[in-house]
Order: sequence, then structure tokens, then C-alpha cells
Amino acid sequence: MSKNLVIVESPAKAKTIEGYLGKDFTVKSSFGHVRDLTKGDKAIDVANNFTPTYIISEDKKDVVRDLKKLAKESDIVWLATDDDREGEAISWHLKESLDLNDSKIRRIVFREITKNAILGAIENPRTIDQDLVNAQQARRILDRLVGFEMSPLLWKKIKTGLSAGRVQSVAVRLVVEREREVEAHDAKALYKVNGIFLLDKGKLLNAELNKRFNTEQEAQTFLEACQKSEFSVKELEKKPGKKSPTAPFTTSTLQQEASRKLSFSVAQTMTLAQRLYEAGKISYMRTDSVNLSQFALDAAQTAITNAYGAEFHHKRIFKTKSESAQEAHEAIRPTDFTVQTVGGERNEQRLYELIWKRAIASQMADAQLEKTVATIGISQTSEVFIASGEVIKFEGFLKVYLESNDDEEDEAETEAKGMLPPIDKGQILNLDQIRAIERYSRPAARYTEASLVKKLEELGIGRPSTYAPTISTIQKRMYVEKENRDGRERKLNELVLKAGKIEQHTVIENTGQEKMKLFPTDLAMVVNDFLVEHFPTVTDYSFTAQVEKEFDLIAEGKTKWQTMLKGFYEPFHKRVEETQNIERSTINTGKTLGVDPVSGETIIARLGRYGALVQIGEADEEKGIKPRFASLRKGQLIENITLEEALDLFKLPRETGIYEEEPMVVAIGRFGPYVRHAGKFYSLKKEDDPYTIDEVTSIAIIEAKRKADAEKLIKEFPEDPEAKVLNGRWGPYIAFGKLNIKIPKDREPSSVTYEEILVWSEGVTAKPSRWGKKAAPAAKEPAKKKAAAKKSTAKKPATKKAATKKAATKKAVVKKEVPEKAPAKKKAVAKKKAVAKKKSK
DNA sequence: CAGTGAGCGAGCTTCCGCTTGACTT
Repeated sequence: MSKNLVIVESPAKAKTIEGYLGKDFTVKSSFGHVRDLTKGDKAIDVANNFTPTYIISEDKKDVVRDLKKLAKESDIVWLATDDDREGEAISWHLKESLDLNDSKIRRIVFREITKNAILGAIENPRTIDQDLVNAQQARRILDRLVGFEMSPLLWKKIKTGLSAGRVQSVAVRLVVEREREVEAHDAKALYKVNGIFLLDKGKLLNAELNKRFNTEQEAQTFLEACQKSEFSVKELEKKPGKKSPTAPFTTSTLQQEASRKLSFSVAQTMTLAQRLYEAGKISYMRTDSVNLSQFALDAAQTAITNAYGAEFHHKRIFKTKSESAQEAHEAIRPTDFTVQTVGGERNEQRLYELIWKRAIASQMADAQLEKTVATIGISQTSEVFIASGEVIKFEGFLKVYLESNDDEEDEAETEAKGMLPPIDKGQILNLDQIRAIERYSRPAARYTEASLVKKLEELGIGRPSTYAPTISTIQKRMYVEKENRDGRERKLNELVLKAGKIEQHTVIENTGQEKMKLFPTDLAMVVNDFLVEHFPTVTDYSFTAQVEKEFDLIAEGKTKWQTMLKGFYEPFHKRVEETQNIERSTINTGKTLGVDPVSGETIIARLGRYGALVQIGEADEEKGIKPRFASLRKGQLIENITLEEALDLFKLPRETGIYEEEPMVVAIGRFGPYVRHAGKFYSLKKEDDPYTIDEVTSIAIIEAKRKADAEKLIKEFPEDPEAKVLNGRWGPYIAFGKLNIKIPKDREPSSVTYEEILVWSEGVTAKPSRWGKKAAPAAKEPAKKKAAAKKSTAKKPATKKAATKKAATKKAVVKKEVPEKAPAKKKAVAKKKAVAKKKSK
């Protein structure tokens, strides 16, 4: 038995280290924190100087038991948790929960997993830094106090189950405020002018005017001047330039690049990286450090020299810009630079390549460029055209990697820069054409998951291990939704000067399209406004940075942690108490939209128990007045709704008539307009392009007729109530339990016998009727049918019912008739529906 | 899926940071 027990945080790390140390060392992992505050609201005894009560986490009981046993058998326990605040606290919690004496423990730290680093650490043990531990305790306790006092306030004043916290509430605030910024953006159009000049041998020179015009008139005046002008190269300047590589990845930059280049969500990136880490392919993936170990620097140098030549290598040491960085680990890098392919899933490989390239490139030479700028004069005006080109003289790191850009802003502006065609100073240029086109200013971009992480990191909020969970939490709480949005068309005015004539065109561009962006919900707006109003300190963007400074003072032994907490908690708790007393109804008063022109009553939009709604009138019991309500459509925000849109929502619901003796009602529900007929609902969902009332009415008739036809019974069988011949949308068919069976063409449907059904049902495949739901009790079905259904379930995935149906109904509206026949592909949908209906009975 | 919508209210929810596993179809 070995005499030394080394405890690290991660099992993968333990495995690596065990190899570096001799037989006398057993290396085990704590799997992160082993103790935490107790669950309820009594974990912190505020009155007793914030005394915390800790408990061994449920999922760590086995870990602690095993470690305790090993520790007993060892002479020395080496606490080798991470070299940061949390790591120090883990060591302390280990000491406490393993009942270890100070004399038996050694605290060691290393920031890279290399043999030298670890042996060096063993040579230089120290004791647990209680000040640092106390800084962690203060952090932990403050977060608990903030989260567990603000959240219940939200339950009481807004909605149960909500949450608030130092990190998540600021993340939500960022999304909310960005949305308002986008909404408030006043797009201004300027005329951007491009000139194209004809050179010898059919070559073209593209140049942009150094000025943009505010109005069409100014652009017109400019083009008129150009009509009479001569163009010449006034200046031609060549200058060298260079580009340098960026630092190797941290968690945050990895998430950003994987999002931009590979379209991964931050959670997806972390899962893949975790797998690479556990397979020993990359270094630790939760890090805020851009530092590479000496071992890695050397390995990169060798790899670069061998692959590209020594001139491509350039040793670089990067420094973190982030003040909040704790740098307990290296940057994210391959463990072996000579490995370019890792096995496993395709996305693992793609992420690995990204990590490999970025780390290699960070140790490569600058790219050398030559920039050429030509200034083209216009004889009749003082403006000039600028043509610029860029040529790569030496690739350097660009051979491997180019970082992508977050700012879509410039996307339209930056054309791919290549070499300029050969021109000389003083040369007269022949004009091909000049185009002056409107360009609208863009609002700030909505956040993606990754760009929100970047922003949080800049503000010092959250840690590498919590970025992905935080992003998930705010979506789980329904504060934020990740969505695609279609853009809308916008008409642009364009003036073109060509062959001496000025012509005006209209160009159509698609604008406002969004892909996987974060949108705040109405709930987020209400919660955020409530928190910002009553807790301006905690929701301030700089709150974390400020308390971090105080935690640092604790870590340096300059402040007592209880003193710091007291300073924060007293005013905070006072605000909580004050806020307890405010009226619920004053929080979500909603937005007054205006007055109903018919009744003269006020119309407001607010958040109700079941979602956003518009309301006409206030309740007045004395007068017996009841307000009327209507739901907002999905995707519609209270923030943005106008009076006209609100009135629109009240136009429906209405009675549209009677069909087959049942009244038919069209209404707008939470998820859009629908038709209700004979106790059944027909969805008319469509977000951006709502149906008109006429369309809705005709759809209602078509849908009701179709349903009625589909229900028509042709024949029943006394042998089995589950067997029926029905008249479906596309003709008669046999419904046999969950199976829908085709009737042979030459058969008269009414003469089908039960024996034939049994024969025909052999080998017939059915659509799975309830995808993703719990299976029905199987005993109800005869064994034969069950087998057939099961076989089919495994074989075929469910079709997208809603989408197909929508497409079909929309088509029907245009034609204003019931489709008699449909392509074979759609039959499946009808079948499925019949099955679903059966189930609901 | 879909309607409803203040009020009464049992007993529940919730924070941030460390780290990986695993109920079964």
C-alpha cells in the first residue's frame, strides 16, 4: 500500500498524474466540491455572524467515504485541488469532511499537468490558505443570500417557480436591454456610392467613394457632376502590413468560435470538449487562461517546424486581459500537437481541429501583407474614390487559422480583398458605372448564446464552469428563447450612372433576419423591470466586479469575511423587506395602448397567468363591468404591440356559422388563430402572416367537411369492434385498431370481410401514433396487431404532422375547394390523424 | 397544443461553482 494519497478535482487529471508519480502515490479525485450549504433557507445563520451549515452532497457520499478510507491508510494526504479560490475551498472542505489533521496534510498547487510541474509542487508544499477559503465562503454565502431572498419575492409578486441570482439576472438584463435597443433603433439610410472603372484587357477596378450622402438629391447632384467629370489616379500608395494570431482558446473563446464556425450551442461545445478531455486529446476545457506550458510551447515549435519550416514559428506568450481570470489551468490545447485526427464522432473531430489550429497558429509567425490604396480624383468635385487591395506576402499563421468575426455589421461592407489590377499614378480611368444605393444603419446585434457568454466574461460575471449552465438556466426559466426569425423585405432606392445617363431603380433586400438569437420573453421584461427597480445594486452590471474586489481583500486578509457580508446584507435585506409590501397589482400593470374607439374603454397589454394578453376595460363590481381579454399571438411581445394590433386580436373570436348542425367558432388562442367545430380544434397557426377572417372562415368549412367525411362509417364488424371500413379523405380504407389498411382496387369496400382484414393486415406497417409519449397499456391489443405496430415503430420515424397539415390547408384556401386527391406522400398524414382520433375517444 | 386570465392558497419552487455519471426504451 502506498503511503501517499493525492487528491485532485478531476478523475481524468488523476489518471494522468498517477503516471508521473511513483508507486508510493495513489492519486484520487474529489469530483469537484464535496460539501455545500444545506438545502433549505436555514443554511446561513445570519444573526450569528453568517455562520454557514455545510453538508456532504448527496452524490459525493461514496466519494468521501472512499477517500476517508484511503486517507486513513496513508501517511500524508496531498491536497492538489486547483490553484484558485474554489480549489482552496475544496481542499478545506476535504480536510473537514475527511477528518484530517493539519500535520497529515500538504497543500500543493500546479497550473499545468506536466511531470516537472507536479514534481516541483511536491517539493514545495504549503498549508491551506484560510483567507482564500474565507473569500470563497463569502462568495458562496452571498450568492445563496441573493438567490434565496430574491427568488421567493418573485414567486410572491410575479409567478411561482421563478428565479433570480447575481449571474442569471444580469444575463437576462443584457438580453432585455439589447432587445429594447434594437426595437428603439431608428434605421437611417445613407447613400453609399461605388464606382467601377474599365481597364485594359477587360479588367475592372472597384472603388468606394469617401463620402456617403444623406438624401437622394445630394446623390443625384453628385452623379450629375460625375457625368461631366474625368477620373484619374491621384495617388497610389503601397505599404506593408501584418496580422498576428490570437491567443489559444479559453472556455469563452472556444464557445464563441465553435458557435460562429461550427454553429454549436455552448452546451454542445462543452459536451464535446469534455469527451475530448476524457479521451486525453485536449487539456482541461474549463479555463480562463491563455497561457501555454513550457512543454506545450516546445511541442508546438517542433510541430510547426516539421510541418511548415522554422520560418513559420514564432514563440508567443499571451497575457490575459480579463481582470477576473484566476488562471488555475492552461489554455485549451491539444495534449499532443502531432495528432491531427481523433477518432469518435464527426463533431468531436471538428472541434478538435479548431482547437488544434488555434493553438498551433498562436505559436506561428505574423502574416506579412502588402496593402495598396489608390485614390481616384473626380475633376468636377472634391470627393475621391478609394480602391484598396491587400496581398499576402508571407502567409505565416494564416496558413493554419483565421479567427472569424463577431460583427455581422461589416459583413456587407467588407468585400473580399484581393490584389488591385495594375494601374499607374496619373492614369486616366474610363468609367463603367457609378451606383449610389441606400444603405440602412443597423441596430446592435441581438446576442447569440456565445456572444452573451463573451459579454458576461467581459463584465467579470460567471466562471468558465458556469457559462453553459447559466445560458441553459435562463432558457429553462422561460426568460429567454433561442430562435430564428425570418427577415422582411425592404425596398432600397438606387441611382446608377452608366453610359452618361442616370437611372433610378428599386432594389429589394431582406433585412432583420435572425439565426439562433436570444430573445427575451414578456416574463423576462416584467421580472427584469421589477428587479432593476427594487434591486439596482445587485442587477448593476458592475456589481460582480465590485464584490470581487471585496473578496480579494478577504483573500489578502485585509477584511473579515463576516464584515464584508454584513456590509452587503443589511441594506440588501432591508430592500427585500420593503419590497414584500408592495402591491402585486402595481408590478405588472402592463402597458396602456390607448382607447377602444367603440366602447371608449382603456386597452392595456399585460402578462397574465397563462401568458401575454390584451384587456379592454377595468373590472368594476358595482357597475357589473367585466373586462374582455384576448391572448397575444406567439412571438408577439407586450413591449412592441400597437393599439391597432390589439384591436385586431379582439376582432376574432366570432361565430362564423353553423356547419352540419354544429356551430363553428373562429378564435385566437395563445398559439394563434384556430377554428372550433363540434368539439374539435383546427389550428390555423401562422406567426408572421396571419390569415384574414375570410380565409379563416373558408378553412373552417374545409376542415370541418374533411373531418366529417373522414368519419363516415361504411361498415362495422361484429367480430371485432376495433375493425371498421371508413371513408377517408382520399377514399375508403380499413381502420383496424391502430392500423390503417388499404383496400385492394378491385374490391367493393362494403363487401370486405373480417377474415380478409386479418389476411391483409399481415405485414402492414402503421405510423407510430404517439411519438415521444408514453406507450399505451399493451394488454388491450391483440397480440398480432401489437407485433405489427411494434415493427413499424422501429422502422419509420413520425412525419411532421403540423407542418404538412399547414401546407395542405393553406393550399386549400388558395384554391377555395377541398383537394380531391393528394400526392401519395401525404396519405400518411390522414392515416395518422384517423389513428389519433381513435385514441382520443 | 388550443378554452382561461385579478381574488382564496396546501406545499412545492430558488442561488453559484466545482466535477462527472446513468433510471430505460
